[in-house]
Amino acid sequence: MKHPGSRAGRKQRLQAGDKEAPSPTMSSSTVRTRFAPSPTGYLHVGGARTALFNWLYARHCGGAFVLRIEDTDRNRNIDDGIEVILQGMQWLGLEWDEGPEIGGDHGPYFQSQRQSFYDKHLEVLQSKDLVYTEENGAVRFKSPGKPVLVDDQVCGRVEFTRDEPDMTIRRPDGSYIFHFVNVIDDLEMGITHVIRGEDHLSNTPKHIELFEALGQTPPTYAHIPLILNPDGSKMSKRDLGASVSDYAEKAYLPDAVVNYLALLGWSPKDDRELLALSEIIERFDFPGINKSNASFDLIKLNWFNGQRLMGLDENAYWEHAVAAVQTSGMDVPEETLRKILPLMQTKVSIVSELPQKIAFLQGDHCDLDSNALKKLAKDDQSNAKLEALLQALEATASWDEAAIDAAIDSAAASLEQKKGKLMFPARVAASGQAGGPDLFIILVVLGKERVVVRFRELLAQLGA
RNA sequence: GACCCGUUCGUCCAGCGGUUAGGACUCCGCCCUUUCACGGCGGCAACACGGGUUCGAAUCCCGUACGGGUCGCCA
Repeated sequence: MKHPGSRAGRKQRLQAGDKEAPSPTMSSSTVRTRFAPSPTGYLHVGGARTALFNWLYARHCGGAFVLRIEDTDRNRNIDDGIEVILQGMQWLGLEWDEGPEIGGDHGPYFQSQRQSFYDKHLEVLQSKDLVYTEENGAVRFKSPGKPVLVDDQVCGRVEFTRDEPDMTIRRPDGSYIFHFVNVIDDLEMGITHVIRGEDHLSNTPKHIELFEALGQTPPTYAHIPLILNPDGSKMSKRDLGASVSDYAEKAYLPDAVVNYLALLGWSPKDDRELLALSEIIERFDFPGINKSNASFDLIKLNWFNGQRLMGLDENAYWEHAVAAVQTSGMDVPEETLRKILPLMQTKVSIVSELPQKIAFLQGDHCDLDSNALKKLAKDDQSNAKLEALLQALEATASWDEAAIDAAIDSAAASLEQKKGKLMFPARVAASGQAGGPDLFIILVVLGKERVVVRFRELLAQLGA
């Protein structure tokens, strides 16, 4: 598969100073960060969070965020793998200033197309006698073997002794190894700040050795904590919520996901959590990043989503909600949705919960929730209430909110009960559920006939 | 195994030598409310352990334990 975009238009989004950016001596102070995923066919939340932090830092500094695809033909590359990554990034709103589809002055942005850069720098190392070739043709880098200090923006100063075997940088078939291409690309692309997962901290000495062997100053490093499963295990592909595309499919709001992800390992240091993107950008910086791994909590993400949902204006919410109902294939008239959906804005945290919650609007009958039934059973007056309600409702000539209200009032009066005490049984009878939209609207929307049928069915079920 | 990083309520995040250890999610209770929610108020719940240093440690140092990571001709 040919990679699209790398030859695409050179959209220059950056201001002065950028043109010289390849100079690794960093004469320019423009911050340049990058996210460098492999096209594995899905965007992991951990990767998304890494991308987010890079993006945030670039935006915070007014620098550039580069997207580079590490597709050095591996078995891990799959068809459409790149598309999924790009879509995930776009969905989250992490727009890149240079990279696939938009190009830039430091391309190509696919490692598979950068062989000449690697060859060039290998020659430099060869000329300095810093590499050697084994019998089979593999090339190794001669480690100086001296201790290397990593001055990490998150982990602090970490010293490594260097007694590992010399790393291989090129295979016998001429292809290059990760550590080498990663360093060369960062160098050639003028990356000033490498923000990546903590799993790379131990690799960093190798990278620093390479930069120094090439006579270059290494970038600034910041190794961020990892995201783990709730049980503390490493989050992998199949784990719940591991893939960004899941969130898009379940109709989460990107803002909510971004807000949640930003707070996983980073803190603005006050007690606020619901933050606008602009606020996050403004406050994001290395001192706010903590060092310990975090575990992913879907429940809390849902809360963030619920908060964002409530913050949506009428129209935005409606479009979002109705789309979720439509994709579910429900058969409910729009007129009904117009009445019901707005009432659900504060009652769901994700719009994809909607279809299940309003399923009772479909058909003549409804499923009875077992918890609702249990609550009903606790009240020995449930039957009497339902019967009184049924009688009053049946006797109603017109069918609107006022009439229904009056009917419930009269039923309450006949039993000498407060109206509120009758509303729960009525709700269960009509919708089968303990919670939901406003009772009066439910009854209006359902229509008298279905309501009567459902009341009778519940009464029968209760063995009245 | 060697090396590296980490360890505050179940979870996320504050705290950076003196606090009744704070906020958020979850859960529970109360209030508001004709119902359901929203909202408000309150509650349960934590400094891994052992030594130091100090008048005084969640905060600094050293161990131990536990968790994670890296040691590839994967990225």
